[in-house]
Amino acid sequence: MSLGTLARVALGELERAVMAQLWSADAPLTVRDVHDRLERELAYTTVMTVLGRLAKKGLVRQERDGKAYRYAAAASREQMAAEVMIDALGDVGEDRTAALVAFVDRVGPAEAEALRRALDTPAGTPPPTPPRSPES
Amino acid sequence: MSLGTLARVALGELERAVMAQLWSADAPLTVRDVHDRLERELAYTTVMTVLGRLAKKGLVRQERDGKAYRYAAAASREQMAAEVMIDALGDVGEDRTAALVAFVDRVGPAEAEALRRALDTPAGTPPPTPPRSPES
DNA sequence: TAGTATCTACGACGCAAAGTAGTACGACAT
DNA sequence: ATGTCGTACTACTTTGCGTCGTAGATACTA
Repeated sequence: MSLGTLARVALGELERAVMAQLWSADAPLTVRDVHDRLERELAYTTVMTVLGRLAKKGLVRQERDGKAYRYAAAASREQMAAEVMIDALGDVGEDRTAALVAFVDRVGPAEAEALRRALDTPAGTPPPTPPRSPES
Repeated sequence: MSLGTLARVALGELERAVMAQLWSADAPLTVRDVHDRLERELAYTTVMTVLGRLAKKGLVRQERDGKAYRYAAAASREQMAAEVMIDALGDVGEDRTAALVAFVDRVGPAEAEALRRALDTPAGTPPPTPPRSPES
């Protein structure tokens, strides 16, 4: 079913640009914030529409702040990527092994190492990367 | 960039159903074959159109067989899944590690085992799964 | 108080992809 | 000649996304 999910998750150009802004920000942004940070010359309402659509898709959380809204990505970029990967894997019927072999085959050495480490790390261990505030 | 690629690769409902037929067949199929195997009541030409579009996208190979064409998936389901996974991983900027950790965290125990084995298997080793004809 | 600046809520338009199918036309067998 | 079968082309419809405009509520300000 994952490709179907993928289709639903597949974002357009602008939608991805907006997500990128939300991800690179360290706090929820207003429509204006996003609008100002985007390079392109867009109408304010365009950004608003996109943010609204992303919220409807559940990719973005909308929280009231006075008269305006603030928007934040619902999941980290890494989490979303992982989800897409899981979905793709789920698409393969029984033989996930073959898919994983093909995957590992194509992954670079650095990623292979990261994978090894991840596999040897008991689940729930906080990543030793930059200090993150507790994820959702 | 992968989400963009995904968007391009993201298939529609019918397109996926057709791919599923091609994958589950052990030999290239004609339009009529695919048409007959699909549950839904579709016009013959509908299936032909879809197959043509898939061929144009490079997901399906078209080979002449007398006056008709035979169609086969360009890549195995597993290869396509792996590609999608790689793409998703590529979308994450620097910190692929975090994505991989999240991925491994969500993957089941059987898949984790398969991953471990895949990582310990020198690249290029033929999968010990069902005997496959040499892939493209 | 009148005016201006902000926001959100909706509706709209154009374009491209995907679902669906009809028509035209060549090759073949009856 | 007349169906049958297959391809090539064209076309209509729905849906998603990029892009805005307008309307209406609020709030700040001269």
